[in-house]
Amino acid sequence: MARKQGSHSEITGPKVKQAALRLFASSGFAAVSMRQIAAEVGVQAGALYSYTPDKQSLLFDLMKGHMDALLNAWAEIEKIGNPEHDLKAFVTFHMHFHFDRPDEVFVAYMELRNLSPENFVAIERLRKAYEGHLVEILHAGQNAGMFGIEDMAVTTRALIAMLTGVTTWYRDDGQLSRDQVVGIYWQLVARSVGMKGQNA
Amino acid sequence: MARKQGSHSEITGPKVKQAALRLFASSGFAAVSMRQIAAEVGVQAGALYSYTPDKQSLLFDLMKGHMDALLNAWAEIEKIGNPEHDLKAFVTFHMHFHFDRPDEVFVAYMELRNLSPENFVAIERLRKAYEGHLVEILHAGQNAGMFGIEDMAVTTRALIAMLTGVTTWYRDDGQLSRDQVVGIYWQLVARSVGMKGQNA
DNA sequence: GTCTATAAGAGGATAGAC
DNA sequence: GTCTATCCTCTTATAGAC
Repeated sequence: MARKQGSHSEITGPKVKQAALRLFASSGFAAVSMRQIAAEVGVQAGALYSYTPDKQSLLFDLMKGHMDALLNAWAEIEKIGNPEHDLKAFVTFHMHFHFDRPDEVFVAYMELRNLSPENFVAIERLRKAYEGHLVEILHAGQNAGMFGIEDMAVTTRALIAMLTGVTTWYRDDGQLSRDQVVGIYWQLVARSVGMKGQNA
Repeated sequence: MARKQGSHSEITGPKVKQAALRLFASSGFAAVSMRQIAAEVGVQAGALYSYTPDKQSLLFDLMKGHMDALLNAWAEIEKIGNPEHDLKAFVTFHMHFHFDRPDEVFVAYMELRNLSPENFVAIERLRKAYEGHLVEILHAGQNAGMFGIEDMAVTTRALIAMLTGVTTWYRDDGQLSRDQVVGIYWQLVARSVGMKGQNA
């Protein structure tokens, strides 16, 4: 028997976040109303404020959670100190993490300007920290004479943009498997940093 | 003497588009109100409707104009049929076009989901046409044995994402000139498609 | 914890005066 | 072509009942 009133805090909390994520990803933060989120969850709009102080916090928590998860997941990946290996590990990790979270990625990249100034600073700091991990690998490869990179910072941003861009077109029901796509991107990355033996 | 009323159609029309572009780029389509646009132009909100039937048309016209300009500008670029030359021409053209129009680019990439379904289809068609020009160059290079590309479609999207991503960080008052950045990206592209003599 | 009701305002778009 | 005034809807967020 469906009841229209009652306590469901354990399940409603996560449902609010999931609904907000889905709607923000598909329509954009500014275009989504609290009423839409509530309807998606199956409660009235007022009930949302038991789980978030306001709409902005909902966005920030999603983005902060995503960036924290990204940094923590990368910290768990095994690095062996060999730049070629670690670069491949980064590419593989980055792509699989993004394949698994298309909505989070979309929101994290598209809604930066809808963050309050303080929240923006916090997210930007995490984004730069992540970027720093790739910079380190490129530096190590350069110092070891394995890579031939003209500009570390520019190359880092170029590669991340390329890798992240996969989320705009990849679909699981398409012609290529995730692993096939990762293989193609890895070849592009390996060549672009000038790794030996990667030329045509 | 400043007058608060009168006819200014020749100048107000363009000013409305410019104001909408600037505001859409910085705050996002959904977050910008017609009243804000009007304030930026220096008229009352009602006056905007002499220049656009509605807010959606304002967005579509900006995006359509941008894509048309992109395709027309590329059509004007000289190609010599040599894939290496033409690929470099594409990279150089794409980056300079994007450097020159940061707001247009931002809106074109971020506001796709705020287009009405019909308008989305129209813009998507133009985007694919542009992508097609790069696909052609890659195919030509592959057939000539100059490039070693695993997947044309994937590589095309990866390269465009990489090149376009420059707009998210490049600033004219930064340490690198536009030409320097183009040089760095060109090396990345040349290597990634497997051009001979581009290895480290 | 969720409901209903409501406050207080901003949203897109239109009408008619000038 | 632009103004003022307005319609009507939707917005975020809160208050108090259950």
